[in-house]
Amino acid sequence: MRELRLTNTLSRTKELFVPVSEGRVGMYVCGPTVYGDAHLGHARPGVTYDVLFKLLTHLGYKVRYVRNITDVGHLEHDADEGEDKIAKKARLEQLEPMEVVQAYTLRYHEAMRMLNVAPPSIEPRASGHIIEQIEAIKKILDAGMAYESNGSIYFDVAKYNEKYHYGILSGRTLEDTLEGTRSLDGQSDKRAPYDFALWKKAEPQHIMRWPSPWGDGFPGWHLECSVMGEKYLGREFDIHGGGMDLMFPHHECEIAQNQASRGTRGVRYWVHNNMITIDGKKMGKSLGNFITLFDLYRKYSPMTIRFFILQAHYRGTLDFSDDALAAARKGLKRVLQAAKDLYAIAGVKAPEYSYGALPATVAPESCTAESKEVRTVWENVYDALCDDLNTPVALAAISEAVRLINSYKEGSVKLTKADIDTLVQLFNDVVFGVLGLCDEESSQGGQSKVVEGLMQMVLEQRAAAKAAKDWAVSDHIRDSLKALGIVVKDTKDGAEWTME
RNA sequence: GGUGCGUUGGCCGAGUGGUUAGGCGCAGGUCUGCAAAACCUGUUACAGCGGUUCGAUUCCUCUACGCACCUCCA
Repeated sequence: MRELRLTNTLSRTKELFVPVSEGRVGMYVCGPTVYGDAHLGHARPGVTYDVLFKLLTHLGYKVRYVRNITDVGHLEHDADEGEDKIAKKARLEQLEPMEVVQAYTLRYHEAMRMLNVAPPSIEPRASGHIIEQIEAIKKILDAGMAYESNGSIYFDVAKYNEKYHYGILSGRTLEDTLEGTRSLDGQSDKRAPYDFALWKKAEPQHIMRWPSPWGDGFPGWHLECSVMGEKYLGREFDIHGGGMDLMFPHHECEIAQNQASRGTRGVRYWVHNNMITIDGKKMGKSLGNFITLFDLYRKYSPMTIRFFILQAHYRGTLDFSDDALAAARKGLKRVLQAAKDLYAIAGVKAPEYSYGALPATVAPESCTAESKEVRTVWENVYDALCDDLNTPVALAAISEAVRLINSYKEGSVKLTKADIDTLVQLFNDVVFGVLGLCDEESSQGGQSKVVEGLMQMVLEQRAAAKAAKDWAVSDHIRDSLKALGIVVKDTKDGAEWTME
């Protein structure tokens, strides 16, 4: 099996990936809080961890990928004082909170499906794990690292920090976390500002409530991920992913909860994707500068957005702009056209697009191509992907493959059957598999028979006009089709057409 | 104020102590009735000042600017 390196936020270095149990990977990723439509920012972790999931699978690991849905406990403004995001949306729309949850969960699934993000192996909901969360709180209380205050339970960070390091992930000390924090307003039930809620007492008007040993209430936001991670992946699992903005306090709290409740940090490799920015500023709910995926899909296809995300490394910020998206659209088109040509040259069928499909489970150990250039491309692609998921470098190598295919097509490069076979495999396994690109046009069930027949007829007429050197007619046909969004290209083997 | 990150050519965006990232755009060429596509060529950059080095965009100091987290945010 190929070696994979991942940047572990804990060490801030690239580490060789070694799973807890050989051949298997447990991966947990923080999913969305479903109180609104997913925006472009949500596409980043969606695509990033989809690629990681698919790469691990392709390398031969059996992967269990857990991505949660947060449907309770995520409060506004302040982790422990604001209104529950779901409850607020429900109040505003006069809906039962679970109606909000259901509606936006389905819409999230649709937004991800369009990006060809495969569904996770398990998608647990916070509200479905109240019992487990209560049990975890009991353990933390037993360990003496939490306290009850006015019907709520808080994590005792200072107590925890005596024995462990609170701030190990985000690289700060307990003192650091005090800097710049708001002063206690005296109303808080917390002993210290950095303490966080494990369980919150529900006020009488609060709809989302569950019974507990401490009275009716609801779980704190950070707890769900600790609990569901353990339930489905075990006391200690391999990879935990999420956005960099979740590093502190969310993931820091998770580590503390894990340590206090089960005696281990719980996670070996912490992986964090960076943010998408607009004009250099983070796209997010608070700034209100986000654009929802469904809105974006009206202008740019989901695959364009996927390609755009893949063109940057996941650890860096990625700036959104019309120019950048337009460039991604053209770059993607070039790759997909080459893919079509490649499959035609090889005389094999292009892989059928199917949502949730994973790449071949075992990556080829060595390259069987004969051409040095093809071998280099092949090596570069796998080296890049296994070097901390370097998709931009992998795409650069793919771009070289595209050049080879095009050059072969026009006869300026020679490739053997072994070379072609290697390229086909590379496109199957990596371009369409791991990177998860797909040809949206041809995946829409292809063109109808009627359109195919009509186009054939029209192009025959045009060919006849061309043969008679009647350029007026042939250009008129081409221009008319162009106006309809159909682009005709003359090649030495006759005319080709594509729908824009 | 604390912590951390960044500053690359017209745009997006990789990477490296000395050799082409890649995409998009632009210019020229080949091909073509024309166009499109494709191919070839060109467009050669690494914020500033010092330092280390035979040599730094790449390591170190400082400066400027920007960003993120420290409230919820993927």
